[in-house]
Amino acid sequence: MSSQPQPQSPSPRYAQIYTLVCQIPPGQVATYGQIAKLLGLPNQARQVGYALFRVASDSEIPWHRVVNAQGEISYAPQRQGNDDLQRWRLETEGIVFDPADRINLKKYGWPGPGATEADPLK
DNA sequence: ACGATGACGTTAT
DNA sequence: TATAACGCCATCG
Repeated sequence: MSSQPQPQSPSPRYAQIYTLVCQIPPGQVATYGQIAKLLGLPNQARQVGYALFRVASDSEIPWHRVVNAQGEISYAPQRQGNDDLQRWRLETEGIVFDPADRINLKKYGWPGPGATEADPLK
């Protein structure tokens, strides 16, 4: 965080979002609303997704670890080719998808249910 | 400056 | 549990 990602975003506000997303540990996922809330934006979950949407193609940010409150992969009609990529990446991190293509936020949610690395099933 | 859009969320049916 | 409609607010044209 010492250095600003400074992709091409005019608003420093986005920098916070990028930084926060980078703080998500592997094997876990966060929701847009959660990130927004942590940034002090209670109902701006949309803008969070928008911020990631703009930076995803130009940054190394683990945007794939961000999903919606339903635990589903949110994808834009524009990036429909990337949705598969995101799912593939998450599976690689050890995240399991439900038959309905959903993630169990109860288990993979960030900062995690056990937070302290409970991982009892391991 | 104004109007329309949108990686979402929540509540209601 | 799934589907539908409304709300919030920054960014884009």
